[in-house]
Amino acid sequence: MNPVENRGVVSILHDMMRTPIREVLQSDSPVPEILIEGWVRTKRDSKAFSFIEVNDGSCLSNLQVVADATLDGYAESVLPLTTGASISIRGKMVESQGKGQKWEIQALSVEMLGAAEGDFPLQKKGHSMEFLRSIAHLRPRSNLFGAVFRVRSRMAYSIHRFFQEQGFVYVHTPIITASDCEGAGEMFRVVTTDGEEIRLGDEEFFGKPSYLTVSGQLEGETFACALSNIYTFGPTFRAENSHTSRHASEFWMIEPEIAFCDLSADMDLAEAMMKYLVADALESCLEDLTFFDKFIDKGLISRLESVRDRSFERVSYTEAVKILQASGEKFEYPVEYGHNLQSEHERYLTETHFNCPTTVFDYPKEIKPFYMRTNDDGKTVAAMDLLVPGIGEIVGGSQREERLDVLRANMAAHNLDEADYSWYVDLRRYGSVPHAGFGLGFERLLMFVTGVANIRDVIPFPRTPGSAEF
RNA sequence: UCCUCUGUAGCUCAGCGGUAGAGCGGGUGGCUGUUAACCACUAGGUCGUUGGUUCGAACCCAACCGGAGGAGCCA
Repeated sequence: MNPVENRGVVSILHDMMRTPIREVLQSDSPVPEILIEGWVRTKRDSKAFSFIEVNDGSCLSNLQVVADATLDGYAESVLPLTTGASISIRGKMVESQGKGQKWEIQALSVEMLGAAEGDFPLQKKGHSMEFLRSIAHLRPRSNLFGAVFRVRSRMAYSIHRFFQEQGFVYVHTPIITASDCEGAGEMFRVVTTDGEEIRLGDEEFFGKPSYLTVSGQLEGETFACALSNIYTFGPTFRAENSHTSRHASEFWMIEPEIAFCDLSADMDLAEAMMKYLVADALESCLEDLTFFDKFIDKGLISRLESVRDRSFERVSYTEAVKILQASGEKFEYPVEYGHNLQSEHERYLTETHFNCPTTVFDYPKEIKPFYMRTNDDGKTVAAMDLLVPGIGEIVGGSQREERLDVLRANMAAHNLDEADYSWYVDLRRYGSVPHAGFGLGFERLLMFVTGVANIRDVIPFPRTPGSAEF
């Protein structure tokens, strides 16, 4: 037996110490003796025994422990247990006599590891999302947030698996950057301090102004022009003063970059990736998704199934404008060629007209950044946005301008100083190739997969304007 | 940055000019193979802050502070 292949972390832990509740509940036969450790979700006492609901975060379900009043230490270790306390239970797993669960633990010993004081804020009943955000250090102990962060972990793994299976190389693009403008929004400045004094100018740590990255794309392109297919997956930062449920100042982004690739293949990849991730969530996180479907977003699972099974729609920006203008719909903002699609327009396309994820491509040149490839019509660029119902834009990508002269002209048109991008221009001077890529907002993917409506509730410790708690 | 809504017990909320309420959670006791358990008792609040109107303000008005939703920008 190959120890690496056949012994995951879970079974190593199993041998050494506790059994995760996830494994316990999957058992198909009773177990004579087992060690369970976790946190008390609720306890119901009677004269002769107590029922303790234990959760260890390994899955959504709790494990019911029956502790007889005759147990050694019952008065010290069982009676004082309140919601939130941590405990260690040795016992035997037997078929439950009650309804509601297949297995339960008949405790042989119970040890309270840490009591929870009486003001433990999490209860069994409904809390508002706003309150839970204010206790971000404790909210992972709730059903909802436990589920969200298990799905987050799985989706991160699944993203790596997708790209690795496709032969992509994972590249760590820098988090601190000195490119003074990447065209993707307001940036956070990186400075050093001496007490209160901020060091600028000659004292600047890097010798010039530096910032937190807003995108790893440009650096990613340099690696694609060497390793062919690469992806990045890391944190990005935007200092935009946005107050919406879809924006955070710190968020994670996945940015593949593919050499020898055009926009059409780029769109194929984005759609295949979405389907792969949704299919994996449905397969690997079904218990958690079922919980979201029931309590957060009714219809979530059938919507995800249709994303997995049905093909996406694809329309050019020009066609999309025609569809919107012909819709007879009363929009707050008029639909006009040459303007960005508004949220309401995107919603109409994905939620009413097509009722499925939709990729819009070939946008007018004027509303897109300098690095996007100019199409033969001279008016549009090879850009694409993948829009999904309920969220809007989840993926934004393009074929990059690989022609040196056209790129230079575009940079001039955007008032960019070529000297700041000499390394980027070099890619077009030495063995330039057609290439394309896109960015996927990881939190937006999670909102889509979980049905959670606010980006602050799919990232462990959200950073938004005016708020960087914890 | 703009527009809208909101702030009462630890939590979720009711009260909307006349002596601060409920449910949950906490504590105490009881009862039951219980499972958002149940029953009884109990503790817990300068009604976001400041100012104003009024005989009287949680309630009406203003400003400020916090929270949320939407727009723009984007991922």
